[in-house]
Amino acid sequence: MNKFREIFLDLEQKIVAGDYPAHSLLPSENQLIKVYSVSRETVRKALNMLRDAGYIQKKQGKGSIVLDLNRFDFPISGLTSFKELQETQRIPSKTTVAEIKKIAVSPKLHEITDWPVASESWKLIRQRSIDGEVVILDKDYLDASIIPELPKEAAEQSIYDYFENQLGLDISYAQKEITVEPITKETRDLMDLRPEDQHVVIVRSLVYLEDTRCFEYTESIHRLDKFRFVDFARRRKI
Amino acid sequence: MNKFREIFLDLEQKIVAGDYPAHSLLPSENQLIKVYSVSRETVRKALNMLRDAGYIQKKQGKGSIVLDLNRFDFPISGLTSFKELQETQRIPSKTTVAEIKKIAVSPKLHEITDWPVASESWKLIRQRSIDGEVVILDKDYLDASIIPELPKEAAEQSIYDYFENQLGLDISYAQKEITVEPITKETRDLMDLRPEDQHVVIVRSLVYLEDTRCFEYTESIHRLDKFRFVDFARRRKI
DNA sequence: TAGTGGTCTAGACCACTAT
DNA sequence: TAGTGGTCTAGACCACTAG
Repeated sequence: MNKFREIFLDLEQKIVAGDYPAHSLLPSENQLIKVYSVSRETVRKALNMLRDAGYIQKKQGKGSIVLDLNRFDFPISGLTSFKELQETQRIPSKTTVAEIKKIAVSPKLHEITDWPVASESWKLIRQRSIDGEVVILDKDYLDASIIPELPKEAAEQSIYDYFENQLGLDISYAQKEITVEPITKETRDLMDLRPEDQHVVIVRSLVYLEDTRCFEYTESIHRLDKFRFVDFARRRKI
Repeated sequence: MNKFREIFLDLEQKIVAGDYPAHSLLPSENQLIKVYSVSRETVRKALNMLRDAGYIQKKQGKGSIVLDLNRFDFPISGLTSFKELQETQRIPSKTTVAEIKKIAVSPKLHEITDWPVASESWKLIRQRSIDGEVVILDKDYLDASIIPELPKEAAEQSIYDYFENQLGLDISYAQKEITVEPITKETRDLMDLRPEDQHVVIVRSLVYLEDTRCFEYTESIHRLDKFRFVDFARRRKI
């Protein structure tokens, strides 16, 4: 285990537990050097991770200020799957696999993913229910040359957990797009939409591995009233 | 100017210009050390900035792979204002100031921003037109103890440019929330909505300075068909 | 095996904040 | 002035990739 990751986890846990409350200061870098018996760069790497995750704000001459996590709830930033989201949010929910099969890559899917036309891919459609209503519909397309097998049980749990912990894939980054679009007939059939609903939110994602191969294309379709996206963003100044 | 920032800018410009096309490799860290006459840590800092901005993917034993910027267009990640967005996207647009005045902080606004009740704040409402239609409505609330003056001209251009370059404020980070909500009467009056429109996208943001003071609360209201949010996200693995 | 990026160290100098 | 974080260096060892 990396030292800087251990320090990050330890400080994160202490912040979440309230040992370092909002607006207080973390121990200084020089103190942390002694506490963890590491060099300053290692401490700084851990602190920069905390900063990037939105836990602290560093200030020259002052120290590392703990930010307030409870405005807007805490941001679920970055790349997180539905299953992980549910767990951190503690919303009771249910996943039903509506379709799971291998298909040949169509020209349209090739356009999006750059996978060879007619090569094999998985098509997976899952219904996500909250309070007994299907309010999210996830359509996943997976490169079958990277994911040869896709057990139904994995799809009912978290496919990301299966990819990372069973297949040992290194998921690295994603490009996402959020739009609002009219409801198609197929969508209406698979979701519990109300008669007055005319639109749904669609989150399209291309997900890549560490080696830059694109292995997944997802369309996540949300009922308007159940959609909420929160983010923590640092200003990109150049 | 920092060395690592200069290196970042130089490499970014070369990537955007196509000197290092997608899927190619950047020069190795050891080569960059010689090119820029700096230490390895300085080169690595610049490369990590490029990685975080979504330009490259680093791979141990291989090198820094340039990513493909033109899938989904290039992500406008992070914290960027409407004006900056327009400029990078080259969409012709117009901003009209509908309201600009000082108000006392209400209990409701205090709830959100934590500014003292009855202290002074600016209320700014701006209409954003594309092709002659008001498709975005921006409501800004600004802490008047941080922004004492707010010229109409600044509001018509970019308030962020005014804050950073005229007032010398250091904008640091923001918490954002995206939801879809029913249209209020006031919104319908100020925007060019179609009779069939029942909902709008609302992007709520709390924006903070380097010293962790919250100086702005914004509600940005978008017509459904004109809303699009793109993001580049790295998987947060702990 | 040579070259790549990943981690870590020890030390230096600087800019900023408090008092 | 003492202490803080910001930048930068020079060097070490490791894990991974490729020929």
